[in-house]
Amino acid sequence: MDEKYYPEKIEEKWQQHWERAGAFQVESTDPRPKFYCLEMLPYPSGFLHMGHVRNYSIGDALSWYKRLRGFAVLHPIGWDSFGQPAEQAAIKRGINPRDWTEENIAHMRGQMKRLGVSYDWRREIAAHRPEYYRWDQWFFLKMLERGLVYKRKSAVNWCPQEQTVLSNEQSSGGVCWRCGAVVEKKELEQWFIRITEYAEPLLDDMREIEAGWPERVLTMQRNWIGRSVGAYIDFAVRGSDSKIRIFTTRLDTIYGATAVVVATDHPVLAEVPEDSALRDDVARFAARVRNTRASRVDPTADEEKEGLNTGLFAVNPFNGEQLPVWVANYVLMDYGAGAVMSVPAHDERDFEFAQKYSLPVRRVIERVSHAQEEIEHDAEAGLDQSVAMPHAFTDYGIVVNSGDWGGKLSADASREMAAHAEAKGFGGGAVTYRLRDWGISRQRFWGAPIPIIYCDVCGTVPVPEDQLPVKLPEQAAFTGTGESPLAGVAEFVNTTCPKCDRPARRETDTMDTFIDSSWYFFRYVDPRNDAAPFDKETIAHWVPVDQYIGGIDHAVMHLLYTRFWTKMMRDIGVVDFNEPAKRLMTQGMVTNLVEGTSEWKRMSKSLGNGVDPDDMIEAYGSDAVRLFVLFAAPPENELRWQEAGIDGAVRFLRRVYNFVWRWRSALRDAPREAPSAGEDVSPAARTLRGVTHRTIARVTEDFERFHLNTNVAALMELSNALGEFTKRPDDATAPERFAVREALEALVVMLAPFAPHVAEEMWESLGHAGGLLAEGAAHWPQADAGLARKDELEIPVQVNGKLRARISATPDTSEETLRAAALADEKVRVWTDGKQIVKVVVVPQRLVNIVVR
RNA sequence: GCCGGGGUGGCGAAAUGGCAGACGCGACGGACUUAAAAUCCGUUGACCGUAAGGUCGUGCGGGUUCGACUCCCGCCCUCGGCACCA
Repeated sequence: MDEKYYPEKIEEKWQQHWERAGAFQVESTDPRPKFYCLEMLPYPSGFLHMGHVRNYSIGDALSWYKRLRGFAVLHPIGWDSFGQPAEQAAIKRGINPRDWTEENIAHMRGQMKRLGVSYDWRREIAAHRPEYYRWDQWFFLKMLERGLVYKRKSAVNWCPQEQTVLSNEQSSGGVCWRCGAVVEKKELEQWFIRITEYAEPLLDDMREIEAGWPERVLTMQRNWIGRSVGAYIDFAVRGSDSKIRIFTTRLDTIYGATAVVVATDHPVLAEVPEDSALRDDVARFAARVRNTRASRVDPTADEEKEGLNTGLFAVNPFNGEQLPVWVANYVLMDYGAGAVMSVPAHDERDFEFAQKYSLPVRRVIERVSHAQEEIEHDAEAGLDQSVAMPHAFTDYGIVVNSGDWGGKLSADASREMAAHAEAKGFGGGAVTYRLRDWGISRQRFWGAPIPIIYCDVCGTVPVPEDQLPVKLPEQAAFTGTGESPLAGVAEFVNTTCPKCDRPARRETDTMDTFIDSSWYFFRYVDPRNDAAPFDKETIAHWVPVDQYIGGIDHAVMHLLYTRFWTKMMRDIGVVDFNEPAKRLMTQGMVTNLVEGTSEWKRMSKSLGNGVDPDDMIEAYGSDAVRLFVLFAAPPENELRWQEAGIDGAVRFLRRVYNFVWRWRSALRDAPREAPSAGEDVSPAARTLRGVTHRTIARVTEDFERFHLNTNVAALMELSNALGEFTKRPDDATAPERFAVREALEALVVMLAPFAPHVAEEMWESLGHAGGLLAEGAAHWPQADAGLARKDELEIPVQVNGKLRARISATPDTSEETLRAAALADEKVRVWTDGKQIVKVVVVPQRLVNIVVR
């Protein structure tokens, strides 16, 4: 230990020590209880940013804490190394994506090591290496066997900027998740994963993780899945054999239907007679709607409702009424059945549409409190059921003007009408989802090739398992056009059919990179397995992940996919559980002021408000940067970057360090045993021991609650208490030296999760060899409740809820004594004399409240 | 529009229904120094008061309670998600 705190020296020393000692390596044979701590794996962009630093600091703090408490902690890292930017580099600068990626990984690995994150580096994996993506391909084949993958031509989300397909999750809000370009629609042959088969389990199994996942993530997933309970009803088309199927969640309003409205690409439009002028009108209308959609500026805004009467009629099977069939822009082909019954009286959209085109409005639901009267009134008057309404009445209520169903409550009517429809064969209860199947084909080079061969004789043939991996070629022409660069690599494309041995072609699309990240943390557990993606027994030991930490931005992408993937793996028999992670913590963004504005935005190169972690580590040391990042805000909150705050962290570390330096020799011969009951212990030492044990209790409890910022605060308080212990080391008595040693050792160990390097250095100076983690030692201190208890308490005394005095008492002072002391207090009597005492509330060890009148 | 999170000093924040503002940043004053930096000590929610002390104060309005930042009801603002989803 040097006299002064030199972070760069200490940090290098201990990083080397950890590496040599294999301090963070664990095996599944470890007899200690296991803990799997996982941070989201980074994309190797080339540079760590502050968001990464925050993510890894949180995970590292937890990992250290668990290790010090005697857990075998699995804490791995890897690289989400397939994807767009590598290919962009290839297109723009002619660099090979593989070289670009490997260089970036090498640089970022160096940054992580300088940060001193406690990873088991032997388990490092990268998605772009054949040993990894081989198993992506293997899972693809397993899903194909079970009918969970299929190919179809469909309108896909197309990013015009990146010239590739996006999944629904990746084009949420109508813009590309990566570059923000407005997404277009394009017809393509695509491979899909049937994630919709898992809509129910994805919802149901939320029960298992409710306690450990943030409410808002589950809510976002619930919204995304968009479960909706209702009914299908088939309307016969007049003068034709075809039917229009509609989906509704308000079957109770079906007698109020005054039209059937279909989407612009609905098949029934083919029924419009070819010789009629309407046929052209419909086609023109549909084309116009498509064009408007493609060119609109704000893709999320609602368009004005527009429609056209097709001249067709559909028959309401409940009352035989013939309703005009309209086509309109507000009905979407890819939700429900692509057609709705229009009930203007009870649906806002239908109401707006009916107003515009003067369609009749027929009220069939009344508010429960008025319903009886209304029904009788209508019956007496024999009223026309078309009524003027200022707006749609969308509440549930009592069904009226609806034949035999009149007088029933909405819920009952809906249920009974669905049963009726089913009995009669024209419909029935149904559940629909907003969730769509997961389109995984990408017209890109830098991804896992889809293991499929097309043979003119045998058709679509899966690559046999023993021929995996289908490896990416070394080179390709990167043009940035819409077709996969693989299509231009003859030696990749041309192959032979595994079934008939005749010449055949390989699929040239690659997989969505979200497949790689759906199961990477299973691979960490068994990273070199070349017979299977992982060993089932080893997985059972480590997974589910105990704590997962990452950004909120993946709430409906990665986190939904990985939950699906786990269930899929369960169904193909490679794991035995339903959910990948017991607890999830979503960290807040790291923001910085955008120069010349007063706006706090996420750090980014394009805004010029980025802060380079390397610069910070160089200036202050990794320990101080990490400590500050954890102290400045609770982990879930936004963290506004204010560099001045790091000074506070440095000051704190230096104070502790200096204290250890001053005391280290005096502590060498301090007693190992706590002073016995009879020994004469000074008040200062007693006070210090009290603070020490209260701090241990607090920090331990706050770790369990993930309150890392208050933890740091508690350690600062302990350090302040040490500072108030003013006796010089040479003058301190044996019991005092014991108290100081106890406090310092506790402080140093509890500091390790936040500032591991300097903690190791101080631990060594306090006379311990081999490091904090030597031979799996569990050095986390134990709080002694007796010592933590204060000898003397200040009890606040309130009069009518207002603080008027404090009295001192021991923790075991009885209620009666407290009450008497409070009532006798001079300052209290100023407020109680001459008043009637109504009540005295005494909360032992807490407060006294006297109620007077 | 629907769903979810959040509004506490100059700033980041703390507080199992029990002393609001711990801890830190910044600011101000002082010590040390030729000086500055660093370090150390002190002050720092607002208002009134020389002081002792008092009054107000956790987005707004109500309620429950001996007691509410915390629980309940109704609003306002703000951030995020979804959005013509039938």
